[in-house]
This record gives sequence, structure tokens and C-alpha cells, in this order.
Amino acid sequence: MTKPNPSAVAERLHSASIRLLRRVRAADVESGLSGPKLSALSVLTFGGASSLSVLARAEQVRAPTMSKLVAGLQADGLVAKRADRADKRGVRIEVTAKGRALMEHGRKRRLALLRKRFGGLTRTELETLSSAAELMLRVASE
Amino acid sequence: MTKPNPSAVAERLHSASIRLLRRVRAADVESGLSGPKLSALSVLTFGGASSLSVLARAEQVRAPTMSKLVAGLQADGLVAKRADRADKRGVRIEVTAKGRALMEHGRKRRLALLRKRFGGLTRTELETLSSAAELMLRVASE
DNA sequence: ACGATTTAATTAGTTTGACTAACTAAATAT
DNA sequence: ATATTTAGTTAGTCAAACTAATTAAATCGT
Repeated sequence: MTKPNPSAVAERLHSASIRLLRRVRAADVESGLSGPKLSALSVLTFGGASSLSVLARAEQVRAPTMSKLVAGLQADGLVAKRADRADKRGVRIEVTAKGRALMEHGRKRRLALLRKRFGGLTRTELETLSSAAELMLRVASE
Repeated sequence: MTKPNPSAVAERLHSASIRLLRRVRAADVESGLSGPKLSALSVLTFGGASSLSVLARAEQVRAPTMSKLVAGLQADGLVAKRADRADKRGVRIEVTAKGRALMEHGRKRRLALLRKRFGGLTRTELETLSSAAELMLRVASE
């Protein structure tokens, strides 16, 4: 194998990431939720209850944007807002049982789809992808 | 290394892809173009002139969406539309010199940023990422 | 050869999600 | 006590996605 050029690898990986995500997105469409809403719900489900501002930061959007997203999720009965007892300005956003059920159901659907796409890979290939994922996370978080 | 679970790898890679793309997106903001416009311009620059419908399909959006994006690019003088001589319904969308210059300039900027992020990786790590990119493209295109 | 269907692109109108600016209310700092 | 900062919402704008409908040209089937 010739010595890889960092820029070339980066560009190729960039392109590959875009295409892979596009594919997987199709599975999430069935949930009936948009990407941003699903992502916020996911953070709340797996990261636990949170204030609006913390959630906005986690999702890299501004507070008003998250406020609207949460309002939509609340209207669907997927999250609930409670007053923060310690800070009366704050709200505590938590996933409802319905929201949790939707996430779990969606996760199963997505996994089934991913298993189909990734299931045909060899053990070595999976190991390569696994290592790559860790590297990507490291590079992205620097 | 333990035998990787396809679903777990897929999920991890999914998450890593999202974060990596988020990082890189920052570099493109400087171009003054939005993601979708930049992406369309990129396809035209590197893939050559194209009809609107082909371009729409390549970018996985509907024709009206692409029509608007191209109109925006045209207003900025980055692409030009010519009549298709063979099919009078069709248009041929091609990049202008100005569009090409913008892409080249943007590419240099992005590469400089990516070099900083990927430059610190070892040869082995780069090879892992390179192989992963190919696998991801294969999985995504199935 | 002609009417019907399909295809290419645009226009109109809606929805969603992003933003900033401006506001209220509460907490904190001077 | 007043000023400033922080948390969240509301109002208003914008870009980008969609569907439905329109126009024009190409192609298909009698």
C-alpha cells in the first residue's frame, strides 16, 4: 500500500460519510419524526433529562431552535417539561414512556436495516470500520 | 480484539460520521455558499456539465429543489444554463470560470483545515481510514 | 399520422428548521 | 439596590425541502 496522503484520505472519508449517512437516514423516515427531532429525542433518551440550553448546545443549535423542536416533541407526547426546582427560570425536559417506546422501536428498525448492510462484511472489514470510527471520533473532537 | 458486532459497529460509525461532518462543515461556511449549493457546484465542477434532472438525482433532491438551487448559483454567476440542442426541453448546467475558481479556493481552504486534523495521524491510522472509506462507499452504494 | 402518455423544467404554495432581535423573569454580581 | 447576566420564549425572516399543477417537448401505440 502506498503512503496515504492525509488530505486525500480526508476528502474520501468526507464523501463516504456523506453517502453513508444519506442511506441510513431512510430508515429514520419511518418514525414519522424529522432528523433534528429524532436526534434531540435520542440525546434525551440516552443522555437523560436536560435543560433546554444544555440540549441546544448538545445539538449545536440556538436556544430558540431547540425551544421549537421541544415544543413539537411535547405536542406529540414524546417529551414532558417540568419546572426546575433549583432554578425557577429553567425547565427540565424528559422523555415520556411514549417517547422511549418510539426510540426503542426505531432503534430495532434501524438495526435490522444496518445488519443487512453491514452483515455481509468479513470480520477483518468490521474491525477496520470499528477502528476507523474511533479515529474519526478522535479527530472530530480535537 | 473481540469479534465486532455488525450493528454496534454500524451505530458507532454512524455517530462518528455525523460528528466528523459537523466539524468539516465549518470550513465551508467561509465560501458564502450553503451546503446544498456547494455540494451541487462540486458535482458540476468535478463531474462536468449536467441536466437539471440528472443533477437532482445525483444530489437526491426533487427537481424543483434543484431548480431553485441552480437559480441561486446562476444569480451568483457560478453556473450558466445553456439550451440542450438535442432535447429542447432540457437545460445544460455548467460551471463558470468564477464557479471553478470558488471551488478551487474552497478546496484549498478545506484541505488546509483537514491537513491540520488528519496530519497528526500515523501511517497505519491513515491506512485504516482509507480502507474504511472504501468500505463505507461500498456499503452505501449497495 | 395523430392523440395519449411520459419526461424536463418551472412556478406556486406549504412546511420545517435554522437564524437574530427583542422580551420576560429569575439569578447573580457590583 | 441596582445592574448585569442567564434561561427560555416569542416574533419575524430565510433557505431548503416537499407536493401539486403548468408548460413544452419527446415518444409511444394504435
